[in-house]
Amino acid sequence: MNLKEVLRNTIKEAVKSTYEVELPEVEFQPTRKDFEGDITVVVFPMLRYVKGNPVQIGQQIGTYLEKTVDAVSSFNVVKGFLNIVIDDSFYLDFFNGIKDRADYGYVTNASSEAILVEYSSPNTNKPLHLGHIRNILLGYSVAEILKASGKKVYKTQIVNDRGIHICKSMLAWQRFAPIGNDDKRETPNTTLNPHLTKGDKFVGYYYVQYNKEYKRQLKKISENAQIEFKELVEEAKISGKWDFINHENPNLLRLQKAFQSAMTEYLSVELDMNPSELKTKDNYISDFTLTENSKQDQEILELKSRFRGISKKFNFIEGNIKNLSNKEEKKIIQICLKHIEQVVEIFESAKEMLRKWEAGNTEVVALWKKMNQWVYDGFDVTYNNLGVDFDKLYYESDTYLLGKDVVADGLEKGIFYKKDDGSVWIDLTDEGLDEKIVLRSDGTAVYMTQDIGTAIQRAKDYTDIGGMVYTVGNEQDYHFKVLFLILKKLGFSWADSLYHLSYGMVDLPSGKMKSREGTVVDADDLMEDMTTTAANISEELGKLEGYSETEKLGLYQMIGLGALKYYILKVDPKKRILFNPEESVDFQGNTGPFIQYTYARIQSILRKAEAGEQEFDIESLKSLRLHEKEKELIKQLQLFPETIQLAAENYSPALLANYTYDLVKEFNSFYQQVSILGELNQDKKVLRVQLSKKVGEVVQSAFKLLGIEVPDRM
RNA sequence: GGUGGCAUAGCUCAGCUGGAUAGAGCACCUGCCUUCUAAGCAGGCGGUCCUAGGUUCGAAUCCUAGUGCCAUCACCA
Repeated sequence: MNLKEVLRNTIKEAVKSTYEVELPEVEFQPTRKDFEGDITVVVFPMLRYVKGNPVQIGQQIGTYLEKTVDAVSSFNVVKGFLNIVIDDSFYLDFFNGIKDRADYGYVTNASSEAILVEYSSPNTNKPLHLGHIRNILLGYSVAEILKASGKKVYKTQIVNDRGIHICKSMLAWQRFAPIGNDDKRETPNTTLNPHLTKGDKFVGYYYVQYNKEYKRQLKKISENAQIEFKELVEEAKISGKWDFINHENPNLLRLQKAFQSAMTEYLSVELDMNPSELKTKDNYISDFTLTENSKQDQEILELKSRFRGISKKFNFIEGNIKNLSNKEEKKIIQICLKHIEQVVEIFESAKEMLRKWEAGNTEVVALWKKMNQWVYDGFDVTYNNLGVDFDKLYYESDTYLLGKDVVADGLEKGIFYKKDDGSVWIDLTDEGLDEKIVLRSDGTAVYMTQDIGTAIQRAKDYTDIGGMVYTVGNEQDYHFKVLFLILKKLGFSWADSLYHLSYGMVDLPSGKMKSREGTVVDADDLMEDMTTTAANISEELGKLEGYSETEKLGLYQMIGLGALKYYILKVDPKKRILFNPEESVDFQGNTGPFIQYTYARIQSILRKAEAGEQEFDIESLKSLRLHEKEKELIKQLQLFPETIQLAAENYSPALLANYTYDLVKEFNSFYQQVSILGELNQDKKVLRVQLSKKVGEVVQSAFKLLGIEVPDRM
């Protein structure tokens, strides 16, 4: 039984004996620094059950505790706060009990039910960036924390290896990759571009090439269309016939069609009508037939003119969408872009390639395998540098067809329903959500179908699964709400323990990161920058004499990564992070390197301490007073196990990061105010050495859960 | 427009289930390396906890309304 429980029971006893009432709960808090004491009991909540003066009640309880509980040495009451002073011997006993436990804080007997933690889950058409880094660090850390809290954990990801995105890279490579002396197109191994030898960078480069070509074609269509339009006008002037609405110019037709469908989409969203409904309004196509008396017709007219006005701004030149301040303009231009994409040749070709892939075309599949493998080789390097791993990988190409049977099954059970066009939906309006599609009318799977299938597959693969954690950005909150509800309705036992580890976006000062617009912070580059910064600072301080160059490099990486990881993990997951690459991550104050530094300091002391300084005589120490800083340190150490549990319950590495910072801050204060090796009393000296050692161990344990290593020197 | 999230010092963030005078770091100012690593320590400056109501012994924390920012509401993934 820990001290809090003893106190709680005794306080209830005290109240019962003096006031004859049963207290349901006792509220504790750490005593504030400006009052004497270690633990404070708040008397106010008791007033609901005990009538009287809070100060008097506090006095009575305090007296009772002082008499009954050995660990309580004295107390004082300020207003409604009963401050209890705990005897030094209690802290000494406590420390003596944990000092040799290497796994202090961890719960080691794993529960029988396992939790599966999914994180990273990238697309395979481009390299990892800062956004992925947050995802990966969070997922990895939460997995480690859950493990330490006594859960069995499987780490996994689902690799998004199929779809139009990878086909775009494949197509661009086929078209644009230079051919070498061996008569073959360049590969990451043969490329002459030093930036592309890493496979994911290589494939990402061709994704960019695709987009360049796409924009080129778009621009050309636009220019041609303008010329052709002028020609039509000239012709009309001569012939006098202005009805070229019905011309047959293919370029113009394609564009018109695209804008027309863009407008339809815009109107249907704005008016909350579905497109077919909109089309049945016979007045939809031409303004002339609108009645103008109907309110809705007027609204349509207004929206149409707004759409036309804004879509004129669409100039096809390198998307500056993000610079548009007007929300509506941005929306309309985006819809236009989406529809116009459909009429560009290279997009058609990419879609064709995807069709071939789905049909199992051997050539396409071989290319797909080859390019994905390049990406995986590249990802492995990044994962390795980040120091994270996975127990099992799932590939979307294996799982995207899963789930259809489940949908069919659910349809039979009446959980889903079929619309006239054959698409399958679930009605979640009772839960306050909308209707959601789970199968397209052509019978193909949507994202949701696949996620249902994958979840079930995982539960089959790991029969001991009791829950799953999905590390995915908060932009998908709605998706997971729906997914979990569906799985619950399907009646799976583990469906109650699904958790969406939803985190805020990483924003740059310039706004959101967009890979298509090239405003991303590359993961590899970032790690390298951090290492360089660490190296510069280290060299300036020059404390590493005797280290070889490789040792130094390893240390710089450790510190640079420590800075980056801590910087990201110390923030509450659900909050967004503003990352300013210009100002780079700090190495002082509440940072990873500061904590690593303290660890190195401790190791330095331990190296200097003599071999015999392992055991102290606890009884003789009890006759001496603990230094205030020693006591504070022990108190902070005491919190470690519950902090791990709290971090696990909340899926929040930030709680652990902040705990570690507090511990280390307390230690540095102790270190600078109290002499450790210079202490004359042998027992005290050993106690301080042991205390330092334990702090070092806890720092190391805590940082391990954050995926951060600690150095012996720095 | 509907739904969800966020809003705390100039900046970046803590603040556990409501508790004492709201805390750190960075930046700025003042001290401290002849003794265990100064990536440190000690101190100073800095607050309308977005706004307005409410709940109660007590609200940064809970409730309601409003404001601002972000996300989401596709037979996209």
